[in-house]
Order: sequence, then structure tokens, then C-alpha cells
Amino acid sequence: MISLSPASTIKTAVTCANCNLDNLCIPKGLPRSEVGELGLLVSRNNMCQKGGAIYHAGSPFRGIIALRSGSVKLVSLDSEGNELVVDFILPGELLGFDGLANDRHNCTAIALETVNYCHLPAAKIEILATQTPGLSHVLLQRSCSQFDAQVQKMMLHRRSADARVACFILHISDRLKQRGYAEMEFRLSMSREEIGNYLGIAHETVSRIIHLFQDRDLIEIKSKQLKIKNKKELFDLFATTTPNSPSQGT
Amino acid sequence: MISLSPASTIKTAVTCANCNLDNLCIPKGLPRSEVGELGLLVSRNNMCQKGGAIYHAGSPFRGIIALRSGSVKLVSLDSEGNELVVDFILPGELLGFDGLANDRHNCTAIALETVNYCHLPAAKIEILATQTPGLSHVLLQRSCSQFDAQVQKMMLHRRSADARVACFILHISDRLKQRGYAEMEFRLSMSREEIGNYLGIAHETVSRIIHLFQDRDLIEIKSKQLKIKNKKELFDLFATTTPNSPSQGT
DNA sequence: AACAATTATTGATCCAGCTCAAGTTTTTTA
DNA sequence: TAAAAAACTTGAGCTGGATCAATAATTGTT
Repeated sequence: MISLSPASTIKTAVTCANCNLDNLCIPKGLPRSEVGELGLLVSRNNMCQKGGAIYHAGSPFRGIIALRSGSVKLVSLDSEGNELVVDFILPGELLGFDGLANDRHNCTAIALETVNYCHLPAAKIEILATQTPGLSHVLLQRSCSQFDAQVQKMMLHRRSADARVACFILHISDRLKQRGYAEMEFRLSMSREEIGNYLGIAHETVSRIIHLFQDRDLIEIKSKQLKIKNKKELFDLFATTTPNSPSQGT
Repeated sequence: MISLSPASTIKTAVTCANCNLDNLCIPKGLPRSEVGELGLLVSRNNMCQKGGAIYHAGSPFRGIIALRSGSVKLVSLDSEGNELVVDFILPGELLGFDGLANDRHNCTAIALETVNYCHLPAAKIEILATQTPGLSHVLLQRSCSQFDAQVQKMMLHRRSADARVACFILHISDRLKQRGYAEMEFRLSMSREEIGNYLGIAHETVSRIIHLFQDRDLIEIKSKQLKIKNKKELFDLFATTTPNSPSQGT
């Protein structure tokens, strides 16, 4: 528990308007004028320990979450209690949309390491929508982006295990880059098991492929620390036509 | 081309307020008072022939579509031009959300038979959102439902081919029922190829499983005409624990 | 620092479903 | 209504990746 620096009493407290994630988080695409208003309603500096849940599947929708630091896995449970890793959320990204459809979460959000997050309460969203019409649109866009991401994931499921792992590495790299982190060297905060679950392959296969990539000098892996050594070839591998014959449709 | 009954000149023209799909389409969950307003902005009675595209991937987002009759497949194309069937849309359901994230469609919507649809123009959505705050929320809910549906689809990808086909049949049945159609006997408007593509299995496998189900007296199939004879057993098949060992997580 | 628990690696075997192939039926077009 | 095209069925063999198994490396705990 961090009990230092009570942000609320400091004059230059972080708000949406001056947050370093302001053009990635909710405000991205939101008119400057509306960011201030948003800032007043967001609850900041919430914490969750590694392994803890930010929200549980089945619990009522409490609002949209913006990750400030740390990463999260979004999991769904089937009838037998098997976990499906739906997505990984990185700092600066939003989560919670799985609760909007029927005011109850379909997924559980679990911290992969200690996370710090902001929280836009559900009750305020609709109220806010009237005053700041841009917000509705931004939220709608974000929620649709989630859909798009899932479509991309489906596309990936037609490719070989190699291609999936290559794509996964490149995708994480890309997202980190966008958020100002190193794109060629980073820590995978999720386990092989979680990666495999997410990609739809066995964790043994993930391990094998990661080491195959290392043998081919495409990456360097030491436990969870990853270094990309040949981005182009990784990309080629991902783009290579491994699946069934290319059927040209009209 | 149907040139009879110019609806606009008939006094009792169909609007959202008196449409027979009113509690399935956009108005579902929308306050009665706002339905009237919506009705004024929707373009009705648009047609698209079998095989035609309602919109193309890459084209600018023009609005949300509500299917009145006929069904549609939503496809995405990978870099090599291979088709991925993302979803099937049935009468009374909405489509177009794949265009909201960045004002350009990510998917192509193709009519599986002649379709009739309503169209809520993009330009009007944001304007309308200010006047009828409920609309934003409804749209947000719908778009998130799409996300949920994709998560369900991902779950399905961990199951055996049999379970996927069983689930597919039950899912279509359920959606048709909700819309007032017969739930135990209906026409599959999509080809085996499209079903297989959607489910991530070869079309030969779809065919084999459908006939296996018929041999077991679970269904009766004649070309595209399907009759469910044993819903319970189909459901059990879908719910049966085929995948990897049940790991109980904390 | 030593122990325990979790997570990762690596090998060997096996099978669900893919691919290829060759008819058959249904649908479309002329 | 017949011919052509498209969609569907059914068989046979092959393989990518799952599963099982046994060790090794991390990570967390006392």
C-alpha cells in the first residue's frame, strides 16, 4: 500500500488535461474543451495488486477503466470454468467495454502486475454524454475498436502457430511503441500459458516456437525479457501464406 | 426492382414507431418518446440483391443498417485476399459497427439473399445523440454486444468441430426464435463453405458433421432446409467437455 | 540461503481435422 | 428444359499441433 503523496492535496494534481497519456486514453479524439469536464469526473490513482481482479465477470458494470501503468488480462469463463484469455490490456489502453452491453461484465480483468488506473464511473457516462456529445462518440469508437481487434484475432486463428506467435510479438511491440516504450526490447508480463491461451495454442507450442525464433536469430529471449533482433523476418513469417490455397473471390 | 406501392405517399407508412421489428431493431431499449424522432431520420426500404454488397471494406462509414428481411454475411479480407466470415446477420439485427472505429468499414457486408433494410445515416447519429441521449447508449450497447458475440465465438474455437456445428445450429435457431420465426425448422441461407469459414473448419468437415447429426437423428437436413429433431442432445453435445482438462483456477 | 511452488522447456506419441480427389446434387443461366 | 456451373457429399491418407511425461529454471517464501 502506497500512502505517500496524497495527490488530492497537491496543487498540480494530475487531471485528464495534463496527464501524460492524454492522447491515448479516453481524451484521444475528444475536443480539448471537453477534456476538462471529463477530468472532473474521473477517479484517479486506483491500484490493484498482481493477480487481483479489477472487476469480475457477472459483476455490475461500474464504468470504463483507463490503465495508467501495469498490464491486465481480460478473461472469459466457459460453463466448465475454463479460462479464455480474450485480450491483454497495456498501459494507456481502456477496458470495461464488456460490461456495457447489459450492464454486467462478461469478462474478468486480472492484473498481470501491480496496476494503477483511472476510473470513469458508469453513472456519469450517460449524464456526461448529454453535456459533452463528443464523449459518446469517442466511447462508441473505442468499443468498436475492440470489435475490430477481435476480428483481427479471428483472422490470426487461420494461420499456423508460428505466424500467430510472430504476430503476437509484433503486436505487443507496436502497442508499446505507440505508448512511448521501447519497441525492440521489453518484458512479456504474461506467462506462456496465457499467451498460448490467447493465441489458441498449447503453452508447450508457444515455448517451442519462441525458442525456434531464437535459434533463427529473430529474437532473443531470457525468461520473460524479449529482444527483437530481426523485425522484418518476423513480419514476413507472419505475412507468409501458410493457410489453405488462395481462393480469388469476385 | 419493385416499383409498386410508393410508401412515402401512403398514409400509414411504416416508421420505427410502428415497425414490426421495433423491439429488436435500434429502438430496443430506447424510450418510446425517442423512437418517433428516430423514425424521422431513418431511410427505409432499401434493397440489395443476393451476392451484392451493402458496403465494402475500406469504404467510408455511412451509417448503421437495420435488416428488415433477408440475411447478410459480414466478411473481412486478409492481406492475401482470403475471406474470413466474421458474422452472419439475420432480419431484425443491426450491422455497420465495423465502420465506427475510424469512419471506414473494416468488413464487407454481402447479401446472402435479397435483403430489405433501413439505414440510419452516419451524419445524423452524432446530431441525434445530443437530442436523444438514449440513442448513444443504445448504440454503445449494441456495439458492445458485437464484441461479446466475438468473445463467444472465440470460446467456440476451443471446442471440437462437432460442438461448433451444434452450437452454430442452436445459435441460429435461437436468434430466429427471438424474431418470431420457427425455431425448429428453417433454411440455412449460407453455404457449407461459409459455415465452415465462420466456424474455422473445412467445408467437408461441416458436411460430414451435419450428416453425422442426421444419422444420429438429431436433425434432418435436405439441402439447406434444416429441421431440429433433438434439441436437448444437440445442446449436450455442444456443452460436453471435449477440450483440455478442466483446470480449476483460484 | 534453502525450500517450495510455480512456470518453462524439451522429447515422444497420437489423432482430429485438413487436404486431395472423385463423384453427386442443386442452382443458375441460356 | 437442358446444359453449365456451383455447391455438396463421401472416401482415404497425412500432418500440425495437442497431449502426456519428465526435467529444469524461475519466482516466491520462511
